[in-house]
Amino acid sequence: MMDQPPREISIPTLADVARRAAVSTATVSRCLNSPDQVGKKTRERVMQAVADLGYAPNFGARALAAKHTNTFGAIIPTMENSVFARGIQAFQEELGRHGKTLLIASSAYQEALEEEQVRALVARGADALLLIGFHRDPKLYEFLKSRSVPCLIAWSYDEQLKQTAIGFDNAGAMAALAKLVFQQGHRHVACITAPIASNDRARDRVLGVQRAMKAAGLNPKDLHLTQTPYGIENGETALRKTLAEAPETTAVMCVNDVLAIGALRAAKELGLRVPQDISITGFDDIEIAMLAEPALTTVHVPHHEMGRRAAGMLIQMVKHTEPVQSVELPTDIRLRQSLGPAAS
Amino acid sequence: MMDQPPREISIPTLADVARRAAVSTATVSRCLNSPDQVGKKTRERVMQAVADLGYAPNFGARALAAKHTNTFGAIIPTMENSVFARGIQAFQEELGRHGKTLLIASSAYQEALEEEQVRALVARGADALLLIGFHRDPKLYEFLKSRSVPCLIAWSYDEQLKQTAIGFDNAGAMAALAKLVFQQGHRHVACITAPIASNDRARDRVLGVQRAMKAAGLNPKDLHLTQTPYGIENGETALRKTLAEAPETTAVMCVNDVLAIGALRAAKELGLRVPQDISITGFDDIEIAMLAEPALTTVHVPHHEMGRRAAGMLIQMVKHTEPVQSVELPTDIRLRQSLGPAAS
DNA sequence: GTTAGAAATGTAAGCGCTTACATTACTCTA
DNA sequence: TAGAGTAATGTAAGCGCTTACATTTCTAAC
Repeated sequence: MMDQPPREISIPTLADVARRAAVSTATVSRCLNSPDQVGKKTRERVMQAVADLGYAPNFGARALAAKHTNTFGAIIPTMENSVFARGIQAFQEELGRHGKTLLIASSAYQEALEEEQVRALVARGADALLLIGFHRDPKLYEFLKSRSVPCLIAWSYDEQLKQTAIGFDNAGAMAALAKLVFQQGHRHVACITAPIASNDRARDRVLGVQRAMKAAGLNPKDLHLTQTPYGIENGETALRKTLAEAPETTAVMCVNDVLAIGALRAAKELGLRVPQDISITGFDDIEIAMLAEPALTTVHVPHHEMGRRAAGMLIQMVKHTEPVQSVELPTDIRLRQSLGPAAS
Repeated sequence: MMDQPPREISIPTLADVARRAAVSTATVSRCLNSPDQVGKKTRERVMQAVADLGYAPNFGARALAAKHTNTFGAIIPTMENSVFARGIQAFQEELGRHGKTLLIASSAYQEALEEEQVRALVARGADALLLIGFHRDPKLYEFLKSRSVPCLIAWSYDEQLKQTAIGFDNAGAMAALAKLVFQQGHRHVACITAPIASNDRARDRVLGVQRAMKAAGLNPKDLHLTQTPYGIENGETALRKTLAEAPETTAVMCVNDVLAIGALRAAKELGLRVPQDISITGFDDIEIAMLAEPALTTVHVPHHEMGRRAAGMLIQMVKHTEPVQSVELPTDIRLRQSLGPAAS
């Protein structure tokens, strides 16, 4: 904090520009922020001075004086999940189109870290926040409210909750997929999931499977569950564990494609044919899903559109005019080779 | 800019905390920034006030007064390329370990946008920048120098250039791979590449192939080149185009795995067996490379390590003590099924 | 040529924080 | 217990910008 060397060359400030253009700092500021309030000749002179000096406004000072930053923040669990990378990319593109800048942070799926980052982004002057999933300490929501920083939840949708959200029906989509699995005659289904304690998307998807079990006349409690962190290798390990604990399993439903790809690989290594010996499904429909051999049956989610529309909603929300409605995006099932009839 | 509604509840400031703890603002500031300079009892009282009020420092004001932000910036071409996502994730983790925050922007491979983002990040007070590849307007480097913002180039390495960098020998690695291709008897090689005009990594990789051609007694000018933007689908199209224009091709070397996966897919669609009818290689060794069928021969690059070490280097660089040396990371070739002997 | 009204510009008061410097309160030593 | 030295705290001057308000300059209708 204290070993900062002095800047060699002093950075031009608004005052420098004003001096060079022989106007007041107020006029320079207006030139930059609302050019039509300034006379044409003056404006040209000022702009020339800006160019000559290579002036760039100091963001901190600007934020301090103006009380808002045109900056939005987003906190995602991890960059390495292409699902978020894709959604955020679209989010950013759309924001850029409206002259907003995006600050991204990733929480590595750790609640405490996310909390810290929310505060950091707010301190940095984020005008609004994009968060993933509902699950978090209510105090955080209060904090945001007290700072009047609007916040949009993405990747989850639940009409019960009052937070504005854009997402899809995780439970419903998974239930629909599970229904197809049961229709293929599977009776011993296992689930490989991300840790459900702090991940409502994963939890809802598991719930979806259980709901479908009930509908199919099975006992939801019989669902074999393996929790594991995100990652292909973890998916591999999880499948091995699942089959060791529940060898009668004929179908494994994974809560995301990455885990499913890992499971697929483990199945191959164990000499099991997919789908003849075991069926495997995913969720998200990332690119690998179609490329895998056999191609993965999964739930397609419109990540890109979600990101794009999230930007629009959040921009509305900072305007504080009429309240913004949550939106539920449709998902659809992509039936591919990794799901087949149960071995008899 | 002007339609900001007033904050409903006023946000606590340093002065509020000071008042509540019955100390001066200086003491509160010290409590937050260098706690050991403050007496124990006072510190506890101040911290209590901070907690009571839910105080969070205003970043803009802090940056304005302190002249540095503990914030680093990174500009990557795209989030959707998992190579960058992985590297940046590691970069961020390491920065976090040192109490630094990361601001990420993506330029969508557009030079003008990148330039804008450099300025935006600097205006935001970034203490240092991570940039990908050397290629950019020299004025930008001057700008950074004039602001004394250190900048590290990643994913490229070239001892000729004076910018500090961490990367690998793109040309050398690709040449090594090409050598193996020629050893398999291939004489008609094509290259599918990202646009080389503004992407020095792609350019160097193509150069590497040509260097190997020379060494193998072939004319580098005979290399068939197809340029295409990033993306699996573009890889598909590019392979079709390549084979239409140069049907004698027996091996296609792609400058990254994503294009190679696309090429692989197109080959399948065209009824070509890989590698019996055509060999295909990639670069990066992303996860799909090993998962593809046939598995992709490619150059393995230590993206994660690069990100991690980049963080360390940049932290050194902002300290302005001794100059930081560029580092070249080793790459190695992963021979897998997509490369085979040339069809006779 | 006036003069009212609009348009352009200037003045100056903060925004919330850090930190050099000044002041006060302690802790020892002899 | 005085005096020196150190630790703890306070004072106040900015950091670079925006913007309400005051002032000046222009436009045009009479």
